[in-house]
Amino acid sequence: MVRAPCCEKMGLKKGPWTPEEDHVLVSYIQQYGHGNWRALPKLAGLLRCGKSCRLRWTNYLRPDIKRGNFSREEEEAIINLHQMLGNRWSAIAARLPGRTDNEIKNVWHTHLKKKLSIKQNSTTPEAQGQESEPEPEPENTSCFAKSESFEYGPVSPPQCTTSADDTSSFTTSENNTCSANMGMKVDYEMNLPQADESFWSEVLSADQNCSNETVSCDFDQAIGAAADPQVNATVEVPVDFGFSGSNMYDNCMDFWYNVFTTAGEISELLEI
DNA sequence: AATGTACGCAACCGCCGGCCA
DNA sequence: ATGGCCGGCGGTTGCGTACAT
Repeated sequence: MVRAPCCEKMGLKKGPWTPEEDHVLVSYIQQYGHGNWRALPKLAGLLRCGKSCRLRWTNYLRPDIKRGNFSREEEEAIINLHQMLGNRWSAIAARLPGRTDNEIKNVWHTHLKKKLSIKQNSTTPEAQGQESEPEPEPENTSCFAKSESFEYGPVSPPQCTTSADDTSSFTTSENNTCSANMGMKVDYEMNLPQADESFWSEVLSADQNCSNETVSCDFDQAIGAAADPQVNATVEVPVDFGFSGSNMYDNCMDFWYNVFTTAGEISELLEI
């Protein structure tokens, strides 16, 4: 079965899309939807092949696409998911709301692959005696150290929810005070040992900036839910935990990944 | 300032599998 | 059962821009 290339037809435009073309495509899809991609360009009056239209829509024009740089948490998610899923970009994208497989693929090839190899080299016994790590070590590596890059912004809406296949959520209370959460990142990168119930209190007791009474985590519930994707997991992030402001979402994501990845449960969460 | 090089990203290409006549 | 259409996917390309020399 031989198929003609989709854009072989003369007269069909290739290359970058113009704002006018974008407008035509968006207007048409908003009005009529995209029932048949092959028929769409003709009906919409575009000199493009259906495939090109579909790509432009799914990778760029779709309204639910999240633009802008990938957050640290998203990058970590990609790295974790790639370890488990390999180059199944669409499967990875399905777990990162608002991100396209193409975008994730690009980020992987341009940033993360490099980043990961540097990291791995730096952790090998041969490399440990060398100064191969380009990224400077954070000055304060305490578990909840404050970072200058974090702003003490206004309090975000009290509900901060994130999900992976809708299996987990985080709730923060109102009137949080914000302290940066760089420590959790540092912890994660330092390959924490398997976490148990005493993990977070141990973390906290090592940090003078926090007191044990300000942080708690329903760890049993988190692990249990991670093992069973059908069960909603709620991890309580207490008032004084230090999440608020413009970074609340990121901080909650940080929290989420530390809970699950350090527990070694993410693969179960993803049903792999 | 000019040139060369590296990088990032949007878009293309070809293959594959599902669906349907 | 077969062949064609279609959408989805992953790999790759090529252009524009930033950075280095």
